[in-house]
Amino acid sequence: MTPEKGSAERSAPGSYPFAEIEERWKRRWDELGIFRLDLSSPKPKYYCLDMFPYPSGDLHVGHGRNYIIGDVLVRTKIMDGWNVLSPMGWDAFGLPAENAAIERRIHPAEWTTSNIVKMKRQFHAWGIGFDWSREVASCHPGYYRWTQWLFLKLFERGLAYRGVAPVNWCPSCATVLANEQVVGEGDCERCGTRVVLKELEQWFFRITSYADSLLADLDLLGEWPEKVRIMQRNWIGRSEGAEIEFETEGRAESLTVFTTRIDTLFGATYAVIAPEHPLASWIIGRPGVDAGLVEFIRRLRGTRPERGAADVVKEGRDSGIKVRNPANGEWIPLFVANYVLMEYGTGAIMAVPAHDARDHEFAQSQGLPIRRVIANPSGDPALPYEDAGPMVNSGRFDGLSGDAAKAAVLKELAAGNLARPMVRTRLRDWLISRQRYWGAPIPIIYCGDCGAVPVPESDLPVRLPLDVDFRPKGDSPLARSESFVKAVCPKCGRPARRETDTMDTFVDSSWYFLRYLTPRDETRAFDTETVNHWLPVDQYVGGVEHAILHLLYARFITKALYDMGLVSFREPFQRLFAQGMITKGGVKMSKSKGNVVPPDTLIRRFGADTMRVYTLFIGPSEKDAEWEDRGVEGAHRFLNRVWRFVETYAAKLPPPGTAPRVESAEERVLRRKTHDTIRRARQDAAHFHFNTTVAALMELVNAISDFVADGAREITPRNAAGTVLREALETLTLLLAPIAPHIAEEIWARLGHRAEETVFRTAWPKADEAAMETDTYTLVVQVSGKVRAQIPMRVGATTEEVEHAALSDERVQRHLPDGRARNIFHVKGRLVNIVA
RNA sequence: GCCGGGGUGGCGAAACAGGUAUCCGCGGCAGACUUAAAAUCUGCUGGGCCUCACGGCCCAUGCCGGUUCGAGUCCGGCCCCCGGCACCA
Repeated sequence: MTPEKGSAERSAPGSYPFAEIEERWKRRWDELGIFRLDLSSPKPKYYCLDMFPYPSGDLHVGHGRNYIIGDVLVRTKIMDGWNVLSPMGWDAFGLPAENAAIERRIHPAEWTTSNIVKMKRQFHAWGIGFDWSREVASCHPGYYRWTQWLFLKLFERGLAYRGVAPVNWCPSCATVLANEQVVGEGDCERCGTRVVLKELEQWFFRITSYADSLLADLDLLGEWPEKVRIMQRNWIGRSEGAEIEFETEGRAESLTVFTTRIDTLFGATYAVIAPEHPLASWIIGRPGVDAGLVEFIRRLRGTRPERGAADVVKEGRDSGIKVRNPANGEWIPLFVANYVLMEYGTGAIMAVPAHDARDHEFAQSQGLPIRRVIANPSGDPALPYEDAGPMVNSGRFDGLSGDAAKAAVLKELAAGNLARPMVRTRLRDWLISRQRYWGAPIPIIYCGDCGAVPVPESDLPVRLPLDVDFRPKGDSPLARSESFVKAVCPKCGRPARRETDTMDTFVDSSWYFLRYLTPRDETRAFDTETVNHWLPVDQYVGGVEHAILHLLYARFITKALYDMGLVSFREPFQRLFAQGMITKGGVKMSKSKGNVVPPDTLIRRFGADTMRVYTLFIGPSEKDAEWEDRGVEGAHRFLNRVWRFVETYAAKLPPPGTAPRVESAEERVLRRKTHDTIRRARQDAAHFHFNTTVAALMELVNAISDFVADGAREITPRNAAGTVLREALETLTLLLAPIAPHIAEEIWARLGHRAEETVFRTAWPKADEAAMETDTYTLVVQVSGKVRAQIPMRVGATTEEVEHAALSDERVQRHLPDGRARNIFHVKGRLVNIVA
C-alpha cells in the first residue's frame, strides 16, 4: 500500500471533525476567559503550577506530557469548584539563546521572542489552559528588575557575597562553563575539550547557612515524591563529626582534619592533604624541597576537574613532614594525594586504612602500615572494616563502641582543645556569577574608594544593553560595552565601574512563582498579602531533572524571604508531582538522538484530544513510558466511537435534566457501571493515574455499546432506557472533559446543553452510592487455595448459607476426598477457601 | 560502590488494603458489511494437556527459599534492566 502524497498530513479516514471542533472551542475558552483568575472569587484557591520552560523553540510529545497532566488537573479542579490559578511563563535567559544567535546571526532577544511565539502556539494547539494575562518572561526588564532586587535583598542580609572560587574554563570555547555543562571526566559539553580550573572572584549566595532548615523542612514535604526528598537530603549531605588538631613538624600552626570516625583515631597511620591545601603550598615553598614533590603537586593541581571520579587511580607522595596524632602522641607521615578534596571538610584527613576503603587502597599501594582499631562483632578478620564495633588497640578506650566511643574520644581531646565537634555539609554556596551576556546583570558598582556598592533600588533595573558583541572571548561580554561599564558610585559620586557578570538563570527561576500573582506590578516584586494567600503552590508539576537544583534554590530563596518577613510560608511547593519521561526506542527523546515525535503532524492527523488521550493512556504518569505511534490510533478510535454514539443517540434521548429511571436489569447494570466509573475516575485523579481513568472510560463506552446493541431495546425520549443512556453519555462527557476537552465541549452541546455554556462551568460528577448497590455477587470458591467454582450469591447471605452453597457444589466436592472440609475461611462478599 | 525505581501475555499495561492474575488498549486470527478495499461492527487471543463436545486438569507475575487457609502483593537471599550520585573523610 503506497500512501498518497501528503496523506500523513490529512485527517485519518473516518474521523470526527476534530479540526473544526478544536478551533471553535479554543476560541470559546478565550472569549469566556475560563482560565483567567478572578482574585475576588469566594471559591477556595488552588494554585497549580507547571515548571516554566526554557523557550527552546519546539516542544515534542515528551514535553507535552508535563503540560497535559497539569491541564487535566486544572480543568478537573475548575469543574470541582475551585478558584484555580494556572499561569505560564518563560525561563528566557540562558546560554542556548547566545549560541543560536551566534549561529544564525540574530540577537538572542529576537531568537527568544520568536521561540516564545512558537511555543505559545503549540500550547494553544494542545488546548492547554493558562491564564496568559499573567505571563512572565525572565528576560524582560520588568521581570529581571525584581531578580536584581532579590539580589540586593540577599546582599543586605549578607546572603550574597563576593569570594574567590575555581570555575570551569573551556580553553576552546574561551568561556566559563556551568558545572552542569562539564560532562564525563571533566570535558566541555559542547566541544569535548578538557576544562581547566580558573581562580576567579565570584558572587555567591550563602545557601549553606540554610543547610539545616533545608534538610529539616524536607519533613514538611510529605506530599513530595520520596525519591526527590532523598535526592535533596543526599545533596545537602550533612555529616556530624569532629575536627582534630594534628601538631605539624616545623610549624607553629597545627593541621586540622575533619572526620566522622573519631573512634578510629588510634588507627591513623598517616595523614593526607589535598594538593590545593595551603600547607602544600608551604611545603613546596620551603628551601631545599624535593623538586619531584613540587612537580607532583603542581601536576595534581591541574587535574582537579577529573579527580572527582571514584575510578581515578589514587596517587600520592610523602611530603616529608610528620604530624602528631593527639590521641597517642605518635608522629605519622603526611602525604599529598589526589584522593582528598580541598572543597570538603578541611581538605585534610587522618588516614585509617583498617577502617576506610579508600585509605586501605592507598595504604596498600604505598606499603603503609594498617592497624586494626575496631573489632568486627561477627569475628570476621577482613579489612577494611567500615562499620561500628568495639575499639581495640586504643589503650584506655578499648571496649567502647559506636556513639559512646566517639563521644569519649572527643571529650578527652576537647578538654585539651585538640578537637571539637563539627558538622559539615556537602552542599556548597551557590555560585551565581556567569561571564555571559544573556542574563540578568548583577546590580553592583565597583568604586575605587567605596568598594562593591549595591545599585540603589530606585535605579533598577540595570538594563542589559542590546548592542553588545556577545561572542565568547573569555571575558564578560558586558565588559566590552563602555556605556554599560561606566557608572557613578552611588555612595560617593565618583566615577566607577559596573559589575559585568550576569546571574545564573536558576536565580530567575527561584522566585517566579511569586511574580505570577502581580505580574505587572511596577512597584514591587510581589505583594506579600496576595502571595501569602495564594502560596504555597498547591500542586507543582515538572520533570524530575529539576529534583535538586531548581527545587533546592527555590526553597532556599523562599526561606530567605521568610526570614526577611516578606512571606509567611517556609516552603514554596506544598505538593510536587514529577512526571516520567517519554522515550522512543528506549531512550529519552532529544533532537541530538533524532528520535523526537513532533506533535504538530499528529495533531493535524488526529487532533489534540487524541494526542492528550494517548499521552495519558500510555502508562502511569510518574513512570517513564515508551511512545508507540500505533497506540495513538487506538486513542483516536476511542474518541471516534464516543462521537458516533452521541451522533446516533442524541436525538433519541429525553431532555437534559431528566432523572434516570431503572426498569430493567440491563438498565441497572449500565447505571452501576456509570457510577462505578465516576468512583474510579475520582480515585485515579488523586494519584494522577489517568491511564486507568482512560481505561475506565473505555469500559464505560463498551458498556454503552452492549446496552444499545441489544436489538430488542429501543431508545426513546420517554422510556427508562433513554434516561439511563443519557446519564451514561453525560457522565462520560463530563469525566472525559479534562482529558479531551474539545470533543467533550462539542458533544456536551450536542447532548442538548446550551451552546453558550461550557462544560467547564458544569460540576464534575459525583458517584451515587445507591446506584452502585447490587443484590447479587459472584462467590469465588477455592479448595485449598485453588479456584474451583464461581457461585452467584445473594448479597447479605450468612456464613452458613455461603458454606452450604459452596460445599454442595459438585466441582467443589470433586476436590474434597472425604467430602468434608477441615477448615473454611470466609471473606464476606468475596470468597470462601475450603481446606480439604 | 552507594541511593532510588523497575522486571506480569507478542507489545503498552491492570490488579483497593494478602482474596478469581492478565482490566483497558495495541498487535494477531476468524467472521459480518462491501463488487473490492478502507473504515466500522462481532467473536477469539498467556502456555501446555485431556475431551467429539459441554467441560476439565496442570503450569505461569525475573530466580531460590520462607510466612499464610490463600502471595504479583509480605519477609530473607540472589540475578538482570533503568535513573541519580559518585574518592564527601
